[in-house]
Amino acid sequence: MHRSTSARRLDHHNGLRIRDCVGLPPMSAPANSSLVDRFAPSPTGQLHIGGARTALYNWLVARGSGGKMILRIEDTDRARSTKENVEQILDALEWLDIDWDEGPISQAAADGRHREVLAQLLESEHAYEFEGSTRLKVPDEGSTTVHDVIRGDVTFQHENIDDFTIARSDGSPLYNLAVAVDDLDSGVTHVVRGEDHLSNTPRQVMILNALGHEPPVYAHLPLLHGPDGKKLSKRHGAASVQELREAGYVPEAVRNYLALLGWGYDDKQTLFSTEELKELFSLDRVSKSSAVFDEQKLRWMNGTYLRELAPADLTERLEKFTGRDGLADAVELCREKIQTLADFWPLAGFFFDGPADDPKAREKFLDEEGRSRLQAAREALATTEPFDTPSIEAALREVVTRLDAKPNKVFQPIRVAISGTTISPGIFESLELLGREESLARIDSALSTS
RNA sequence: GGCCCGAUCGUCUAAUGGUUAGGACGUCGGCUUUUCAAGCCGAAAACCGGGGUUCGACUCCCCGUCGGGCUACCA
Repeated sequence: MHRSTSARRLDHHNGLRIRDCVGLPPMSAPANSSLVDRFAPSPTGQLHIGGARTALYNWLVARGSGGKMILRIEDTDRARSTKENVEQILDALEWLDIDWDEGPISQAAADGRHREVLAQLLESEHAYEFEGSTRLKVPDEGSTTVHDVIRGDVTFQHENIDDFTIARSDGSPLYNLAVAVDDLDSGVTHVVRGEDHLSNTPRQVMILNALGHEPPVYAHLPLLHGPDGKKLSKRHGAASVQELREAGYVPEAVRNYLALLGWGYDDKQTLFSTEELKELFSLDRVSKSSAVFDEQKLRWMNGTYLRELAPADLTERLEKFTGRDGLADAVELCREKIQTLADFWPLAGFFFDGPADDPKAREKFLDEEGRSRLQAAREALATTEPFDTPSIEAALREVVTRLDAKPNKVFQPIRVAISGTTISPGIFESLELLGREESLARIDSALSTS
């Protein structure tokens, strides 16, 4: 029902010159149109950053190989699987511009099929009933090996695995059974998921074997941690895709950053367009060890993407983010200064909402001395013609020379008068954008109230 | 506790037996400069420890240490 459409809208804005440093021909993944992978989140709320990375890796593997990706919602736990929670996942994927070829499939909807397989397992005596529940028989001896493209072969001795429960006493199928059956029925060839699932994998392999099928290829991704080394969670700041969006990050930067959290290409490239990622990403280069989510680096990366956006595109995103319009001119003045969309308004809000209220700034720069310079600047600005950046700069620099002052002794009082704070875009450009009338009004106001 | 995975600068990573152990973020210093950024230049910063194997180990093996995951009739 909810079929994702072509997800490339944002890519043609991506004019990053990030290919410059690539010297070697890409080792693109071999075309493998028969590859099928899947992203199978359980709907527990907002999409976690770790989940987003898993989705991204699956997507890159599928898109880079000509294969397909299935989106399956693991909703057999009805209590958690609310419609809202499912929407959260879809919403996050859409924002990230990650699409899929099949689904979203409801795991719960396959309940009948799961029960059918359950009966089959009972019939073939691979499973048996125990206190009402159903368990899979695990041999006392021997072992099951999971073939993992990231970790190599991982072998589990059967003596360490008890006969495990595959269905509740009410007959409802449990996770390991449902997953194994769904992957099998969907023709999944590659299971790419978090390392926290590794211990479950031999169980799923045993179910598949009991059904007479070969298991898919596995790839267990290293987990994501917070700066304190603990599993990433809310208390580390932004932990979900939605929070990243609200913090002002753009999807192409998030994709680039997430791709690098647990994967590296070579010793020189850090910035990858999504097209490059599709082409270059490969599971065998995924790191084995857990990675720490570092928002500082994301901020830097986001800033580089923001500066590469076409002005009109940046403006559009900022207008959507702030809910305001008519931002184009202010965006032009701020584009070099912001790292996230959220950085914009604190820097440019004064153009639209009047000066901010920063008593300390006024105290420091609008003292008696500051006001006398401001008065001199005011007089120069009153007759500057035309009232544009070059003329304003010439006029104010003349004031600086005449007063024999340091430039910022003249400029800072003006800045505080018009913006209310000590930080703003270029002062000449800001005055021009504000216009003579508004500029003089704010300066007069500062002169009279200080 | 048991089973399993992992270990290179603070962080993300490169290196697949022979490198002055490379890059990026961050940090520090400088340049630029009207504030803040951005940009440019430069610096400091790592192979967890111990045994092997080898002419030679970050790379291979073993042990230890540390970190992490799993250990439900959750997913």
